[in-house]
Amino acid sequence: MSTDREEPARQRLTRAEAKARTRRLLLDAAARVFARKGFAGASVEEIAESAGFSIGALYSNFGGKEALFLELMAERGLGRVSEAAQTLDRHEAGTGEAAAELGRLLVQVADKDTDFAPLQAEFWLYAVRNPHVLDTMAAALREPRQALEGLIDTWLAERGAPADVPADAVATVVAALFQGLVRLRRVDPDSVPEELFGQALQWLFSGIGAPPAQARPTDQD
Amino acid sequence: MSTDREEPARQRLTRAEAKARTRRLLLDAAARVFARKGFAGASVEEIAESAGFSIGALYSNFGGKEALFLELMAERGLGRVSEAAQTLDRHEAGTGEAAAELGRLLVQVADKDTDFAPLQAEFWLYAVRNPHVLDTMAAALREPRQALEGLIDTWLAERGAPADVPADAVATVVAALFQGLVRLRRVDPDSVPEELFGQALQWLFSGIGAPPAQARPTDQD
DNA sequence: GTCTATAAACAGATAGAC
DNA sequence: GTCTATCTGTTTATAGAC
Repeated sequence: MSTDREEPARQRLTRAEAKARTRRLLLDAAARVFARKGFAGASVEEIAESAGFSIGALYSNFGGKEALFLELMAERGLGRVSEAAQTLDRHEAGTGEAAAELGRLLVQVADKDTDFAPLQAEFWLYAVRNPHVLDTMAAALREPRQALEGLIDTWLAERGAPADVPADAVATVVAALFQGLVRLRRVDPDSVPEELFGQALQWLFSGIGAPPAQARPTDQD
Repeated sequence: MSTDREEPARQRLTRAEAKARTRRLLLDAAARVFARKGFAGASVEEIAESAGFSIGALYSNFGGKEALFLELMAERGLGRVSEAAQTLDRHEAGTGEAAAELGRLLVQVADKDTDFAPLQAEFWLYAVRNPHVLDTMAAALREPRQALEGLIDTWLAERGAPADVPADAVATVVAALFQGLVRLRRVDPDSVPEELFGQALQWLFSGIGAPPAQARPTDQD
């Protein structure tokens, strides 16, 4: 009998697993190609070939180019904010160690994983151009940012910052700064040295802890 | 003789001026369409029609789609950094007024001129994907950033910051922060209130002026 | 200088073989 | 489940009329 209808796993790979593997390879290839050519500039043929499959396989696993892109976006659209949060969590605030670690994260995202930032930019552009997706992205972004916010809360308390400092605002500033630095570093590495992110955070948190250096204790109202 | 070969300006519009006008209209239309559809997603037909011309007019004025895009990039790729610098220049540092003005700039760029940020993102993506253009962009970016740097220098001196604070690093941080906030605001306006940019700058400059709130006077070495 | 018509290449998506 | 072949619409770019 050449039919092997109950073999638990001949070498590896059940039918469902094979399909899952194909999907995974296609998604990874899509991430590469979308990052390098952009959403509109990428062709399904190039994606399929880059994954080692044909166009047909792509269409049998995804609704089409747009569906593939959206699934990718849902999978890794969070922008690696959680990673940054973990990094921050692992070290004491304002330590040289934390700054060094932050610098490594910047280098990793800006220099090593060269597809990351362009892909995120594509996600952002797609969202901005498709209001429905924009809402989804806003919602998805809130979750990791709140994690960051929690960390910053602790951090601020440690530093004895005034209780009325809004941690969510600080979290937003930190996230925006990181994204901005990554992009600038891609264009002009010399202008964004490794230590700049950590340095900037030290400035920021010092400034939050202490009122303006030049007179004026309260600025509210 | 029906030839009017020396008429200074019949109503308006010499030949050269008419062509210049066409170029201008095409460039403006291109900015709109590239911002809304992306470089690859935009078609020369849509650009031409959006400007009120035909495809032929476009090709008679520009080498093609890419040449048009590059000319646009050279024209307005500086990213409005100079505007920010002027805004900062017009007011005292750390004033409520300056903060308010900065907020207005953020709103203007993020909410009002809705094509601006996406177009800049397209420029950045194109540069990242075309190394030759990337160098050009890095060079173009250095100029306005140095203007910002000069301002910050003065600002720091006013606040009595330590002389060893590198103004170019601060300028980079300010630029990165602004870009990051604009992009975040497009996705989730509630997370980036109008005052946040000014607020963040106040924190930042306070922190630069004063050493870390929690012990440790020098962190160097 | 701008327009209309068209050429030539290429895209996304589908149908049927295996 | 994946591949090959193909259909259909669209794209950039050009040639020639006006």
